[in-house]
Amino acid sequence: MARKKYQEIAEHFELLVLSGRLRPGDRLPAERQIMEEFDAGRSSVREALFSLQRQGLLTSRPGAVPRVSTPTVDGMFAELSGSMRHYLNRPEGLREMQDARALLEIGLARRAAQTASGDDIKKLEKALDANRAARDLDTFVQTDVAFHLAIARISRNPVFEALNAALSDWLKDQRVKSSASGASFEEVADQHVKIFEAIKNKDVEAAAEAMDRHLAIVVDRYWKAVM
Amino acid sequence: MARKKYQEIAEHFELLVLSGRLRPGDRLPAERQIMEEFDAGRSSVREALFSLQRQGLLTSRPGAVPRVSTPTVDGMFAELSGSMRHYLNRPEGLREMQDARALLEIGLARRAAQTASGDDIKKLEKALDANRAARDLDTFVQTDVAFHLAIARISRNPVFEALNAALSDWLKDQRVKSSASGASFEEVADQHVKIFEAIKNKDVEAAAEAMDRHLAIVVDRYWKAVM
DNA sequence: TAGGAGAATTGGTCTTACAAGTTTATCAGC
DNA sequence: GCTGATAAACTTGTAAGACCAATTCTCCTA
Repeated sequence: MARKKYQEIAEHFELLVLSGRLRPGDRLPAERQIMEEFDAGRSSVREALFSLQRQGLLTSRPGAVPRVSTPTVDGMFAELSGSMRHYLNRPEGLREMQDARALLEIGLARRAAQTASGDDIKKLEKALDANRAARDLDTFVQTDVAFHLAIARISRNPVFEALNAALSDWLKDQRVKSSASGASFEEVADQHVKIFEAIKNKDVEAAAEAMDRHLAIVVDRYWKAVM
Repeated sequence: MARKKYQEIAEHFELLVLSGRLRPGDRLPAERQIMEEFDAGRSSVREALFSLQRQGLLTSRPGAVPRVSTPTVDGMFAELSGSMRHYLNRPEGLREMQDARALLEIGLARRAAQTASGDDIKKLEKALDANRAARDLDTFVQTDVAFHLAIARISRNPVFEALNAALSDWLKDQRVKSSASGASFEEVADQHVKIFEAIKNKDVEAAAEAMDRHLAIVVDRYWKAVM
């Protein structure tokens, strides 16, 4: 049996979706019906549906027939969180991901400085103020994440938003540890001010520079904290 | 039954791995042994192993006992390729991903210009020459991918390598269509030369600029080709 | 030491069973 | 006739167990 049965079933419905004959929101046949249609056991049908679910092509809740849905970037990154937790468990993995985050955030800062509208600046300033007003660790970390997310949003690209959110989540531990370790909130918030000012002044190089320095300090502080 | 049986089994082995009592390469017990150990049926054991496999924690081949393995970035991005195909099926999705690729590649070009060693330059030049020597579409696309990958490798970060490779794969169609549509290989190869020269001269801004222009042209040509 | 036969093991599939949730149909009351 | 609650029917989630084929592992033999 070259082609597994569950693959055959999965491909069948995948094609129906790709070709548009099944549209988001449509209801799929019940498992028993699919069983008959393909002369398959329930395990095969369920494995096929499971595979489609992992691809974000359908959502299923207990008791109800599955419905077709469109994959989102958020959903895709959510798929990774399981593997990512183990990947970041190794020091090299964590270092590599911190490095990747830096490239992303510096690039986003650069873009923000290039393209930010007046409204964007206003929103960013609000996020900045919230961060500066933070007095406890929880609030500080949360507003810190929000500030960086606001910068990502300026790109108007959902991929960057989702990536930024996902990386914030994966590296949350780093944020907490490096914030908790000694440094005053003001110091970090001051770096945020520098980033904000550069974006506001549309000074692309200064924005990239400020973000670079900011992340380098945060990462450095994290490694000092855990050692 | 609050905690599902397969979750219990999965968590048990996940903890063994996280705590280091099971190390990469170690052999897991046979499925039947696990069944006895947890007083579970085979479906539960298989579902648990399946879940661990998705997290990249173990690899299993037919006939052999599963072995512990560490998740790799390549593996993680491979997980996404299914969802990604559907995501890119929508024009906005494709545009967003092209944009994301641009930010990555421009950032990598910048880094390459900052940090490239003599050896890196030599390897990059080799990739460039191979690309310039390409005479047919297949070879051209393949050497084009290799050139961009060589730039990514200069970062010395497996995450960027894997990301670059994954994006090349996901956007392969774009490369083929935009290469096939009218433009001479020389024109594109000339843009590669500009990028290479900038990296070689450690001119960071020129490298970013050249990569930006290069990608903009390629993307532009793709959209003209498909419309 | 090399090769091959047989045992061990997993992968894939099917069947059956029950629990838990959702949808649909029915019916009483207004 | 319409509305709302209740029950029946349906559907998925979880689980156990059985079978065969394909692959790997082990050990014995030459």
